[in-house]
Amino acid sequence: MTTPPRPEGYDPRAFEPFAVTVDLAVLTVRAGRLHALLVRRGQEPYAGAWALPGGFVLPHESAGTAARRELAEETGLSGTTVAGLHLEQLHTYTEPGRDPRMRVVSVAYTALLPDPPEPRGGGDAAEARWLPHDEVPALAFDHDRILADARAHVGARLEHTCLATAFCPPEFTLGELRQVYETVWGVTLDRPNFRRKVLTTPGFVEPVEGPPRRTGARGKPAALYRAGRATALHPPLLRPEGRSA
Amino acid sequence: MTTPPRPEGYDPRAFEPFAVTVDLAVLTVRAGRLHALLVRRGQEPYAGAWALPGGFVLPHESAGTAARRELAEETGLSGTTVAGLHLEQLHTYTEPGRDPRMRVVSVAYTALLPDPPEPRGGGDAAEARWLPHDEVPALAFDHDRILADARAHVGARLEHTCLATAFCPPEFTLGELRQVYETVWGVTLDRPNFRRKVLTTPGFVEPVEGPPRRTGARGKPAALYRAGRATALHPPLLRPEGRSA
DNA sequence: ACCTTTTATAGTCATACTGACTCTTAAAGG
DNA sequence: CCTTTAAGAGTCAGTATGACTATAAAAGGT
Repeated sequence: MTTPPRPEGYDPRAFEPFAVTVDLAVLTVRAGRLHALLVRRGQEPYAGAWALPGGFVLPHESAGTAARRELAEETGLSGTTVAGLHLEQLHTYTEPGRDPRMRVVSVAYTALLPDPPEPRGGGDAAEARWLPHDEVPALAFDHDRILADARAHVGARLEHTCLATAFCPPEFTLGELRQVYETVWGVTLDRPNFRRKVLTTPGFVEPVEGPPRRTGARGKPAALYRAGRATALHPPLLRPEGRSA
Repeated sequence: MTTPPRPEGYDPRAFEPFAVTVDLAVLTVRAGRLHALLVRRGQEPYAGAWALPGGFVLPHESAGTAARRELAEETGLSGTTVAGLHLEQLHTYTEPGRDPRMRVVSVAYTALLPDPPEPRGGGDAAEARWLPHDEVPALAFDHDRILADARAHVGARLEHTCLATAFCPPEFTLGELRQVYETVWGVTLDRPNFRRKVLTTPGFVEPVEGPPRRTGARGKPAALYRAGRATALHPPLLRPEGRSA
């Protein structure tokens, strides 16, 4: 916060109160397609419409804490699982009128999950589901824009960070990792070149000892890797053709 | 905003109200040093301490609008000048207890100015000044952290965007542009290589016709350029040695 | 007028990184 | 045993960059 001292009076109660909420753009890669976690609203306004999960920030918690709490409630993931997830503050949406009922400021977060279970629907009565990103209908409030911003943000972050591993299970193949990039960016990458880039970046992934996973899939079985200690990519892994941020 | 429908009751007034403010990390390059715009607080808490300029978001305005309004008030720049400035939302700070008086959520912005006039002190009684970034004392609230985040953010943005021109006047030399990078990153760059990179990036800068500026400075007079139409840098201009975001 | 200092601008060269390829290996399925 | 599929190894050329050298054009002092 803060205000420069303001002779006319520093009295927050003189202002109409603001509500503060968090909205979550929770993304996952499932079957080679980008999916977003959405909930169906049960109340006006936008009753029956899909929306991003989210909720009020409680008086004693930070927005980040609220985001993790809401995420756990919506997905049914355990608290310890949610505690380890990568959550990133995206943007704060403050337009007056974005909620017809009152003045609401929303702090949006992105979260990335490896292919997760169907959400339990949370404690809320409303339906919660993963929807393929390109089949998402018009959402309530300004959530279309938030989801679009989240996708752009994640796409840009993939270029400069090791974030892609957050979409993968603890042990994964380079093919799975490559599919994360291909799915989020909507492109196809050259397999050998991708492999070379990932393996020559120190700390991006580290090999897992032991036999490859038996999948019953067609070709030569792929070696397993887990995420390394690096968080940034130098030099970056730029998308082809691509404009970035 | 939004909340999933919540049987226990959707009544924002049931919660303690939040105040919403904006804080501004306004940076400039002056005499080869990075400076930040700071104001001195006149009231408790932190009376007499330096803080970032900022203030309440009014009921009818967005946070971005509030940030521009506060910036105009603090710097004395004209409304049209401020309207053209590059303002970027940085992060939103929501920790309970960050303001001892009440629950305050603050949306922080970064703004970049070409070497500006001394601030007028604004409508507020408090003193306002540019302080060299490395001489900034401990600030009120969590403003130390905000300013540090702002500097890190701007440094990272310089690598991937044409943002550096926002620190320069409408017409500038490549030496001035290079000094922006050197100042923000705290490094020295090879002059010919910097020149090559900037000039071969389409749309970064465009030459200004006419004679060079007569400065009375020592060496060969430098050609003038203005900002081009590009906003992103491909490939990026990575800082030497450098870890980035 | 001359020489020195300073900064802009032009070029060179080796290396790193990337994109586009080809080729081999190891599995599954008929 | 042959085909299909995907992993993994390797080649080659073009681009971008870092390090460096050389020239040009100004100011200041002697």
